[in-house]
Amino acid sequence: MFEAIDRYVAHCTTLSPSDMEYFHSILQPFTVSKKSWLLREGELSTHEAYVVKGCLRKYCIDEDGSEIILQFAVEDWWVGDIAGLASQSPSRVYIQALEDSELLLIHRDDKERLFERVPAFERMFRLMIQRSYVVLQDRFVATLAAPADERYLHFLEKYPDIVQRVPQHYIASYLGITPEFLSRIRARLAKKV
Amino acid sequence: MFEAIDRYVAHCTTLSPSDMEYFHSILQPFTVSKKSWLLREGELSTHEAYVVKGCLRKYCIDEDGSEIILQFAVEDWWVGDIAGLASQSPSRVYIQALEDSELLLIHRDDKERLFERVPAFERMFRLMIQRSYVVLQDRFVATLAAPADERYLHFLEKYPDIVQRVPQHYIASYLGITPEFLSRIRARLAKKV
DNA sequence: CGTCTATTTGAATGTACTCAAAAGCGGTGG
DNA sequence: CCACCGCTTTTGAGTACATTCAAATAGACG
Repeated sequence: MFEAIDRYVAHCTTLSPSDMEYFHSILQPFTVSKKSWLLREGELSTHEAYVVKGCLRKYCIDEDGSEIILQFAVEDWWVGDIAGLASQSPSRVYIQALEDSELLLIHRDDKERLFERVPAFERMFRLMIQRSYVVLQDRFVATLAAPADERYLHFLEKYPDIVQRVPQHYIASYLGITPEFLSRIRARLAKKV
Repeated sequence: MFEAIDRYVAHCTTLSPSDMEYFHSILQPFTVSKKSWLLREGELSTHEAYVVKGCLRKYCIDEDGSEIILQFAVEDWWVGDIAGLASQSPSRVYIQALEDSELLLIHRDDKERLFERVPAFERMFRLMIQRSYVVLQDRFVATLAAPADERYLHFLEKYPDIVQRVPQHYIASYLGITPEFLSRIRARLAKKV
């Protein structure tokens, strides 16, 4: 159950056995079945989730009703509504399982206590969000600077595993284009090869 | 010199006088004059900067040579190349003063030592980057979902001060559009009123 | 006052979108 | 096991938002 997350933690820090035990004690194993939601817009978010197995998507819905995928989360990723958790305000995002998934949840309050007891975890979560920030910034720049076909090719390179697991229209949404247009891009690329 | 940053810190935590003194001791006052760079692409970034007075922009240059503004930084903001600092790799961004500016620099290594001595600072910087992440995510969603004129109006609301201080084509770049198009948007809006 | 940069305006173009419909694919039940 | 249903992907035609290139105008600074 904890092998994967222990490896994740080990990348940042080395824990004493008792801290390790304490950490495990606040993690709540949780399963979500395909197509069901971990969080919906308007709900109060209380947990962050580490993905042990499976695949989820975090997305929001804009004014004219179309979905924008903010993140795919597969094994060894964290997913959560950072904005909502921080401000304790209703979520503006949905988190939905795209496959039957096994998670480890950590409650906001338990996390705070964990930070006090083991400051190394504050560091770990700082590094985690720092990485998320860098990924998001790269994606943002690419969305402004690169045409959709390049962004698609880049996605294929960076997340070949996700391409296999996720319906194509979700990838279109992640790239910021319509499913129709992604289909055309693929047709063009196929012709070139 | 330190009044503003002390207020910033006080929002997160309360420091003992000796910790406060230590914190001040690692801050390096620094001035940049208008149009000069604090950091350029390819350089190794070693410091983060707190803006005491002035205005800067962080931007990168994409493949076809056009600038993308990632952030404006005015009084009470932090600015730095988070990606480069974390990975100790050459910067892919530029940080340039748009006005003569007064900064307080903190060196990467001093920051690490500060975190060890006063864990509350690790928390402060975690919260800082968390806020940056939320801002960036909102901006990302808006760029995908909202047309340029709405994004401009939203920018006017959110950063009325910056609009006054910064040339218009930089705002266009921040919004992800060309200066010509922003000019047309403004012409349209002026007509409506 | 002249020069340099920023902004505006015009015309042509392109990337990506919308709406509509057809084709493909996968799961489920008879 | 195959037929059907729903969902995903593809294809087509027309359109819109935003870009590019070019030139004119306006502003700022020495």
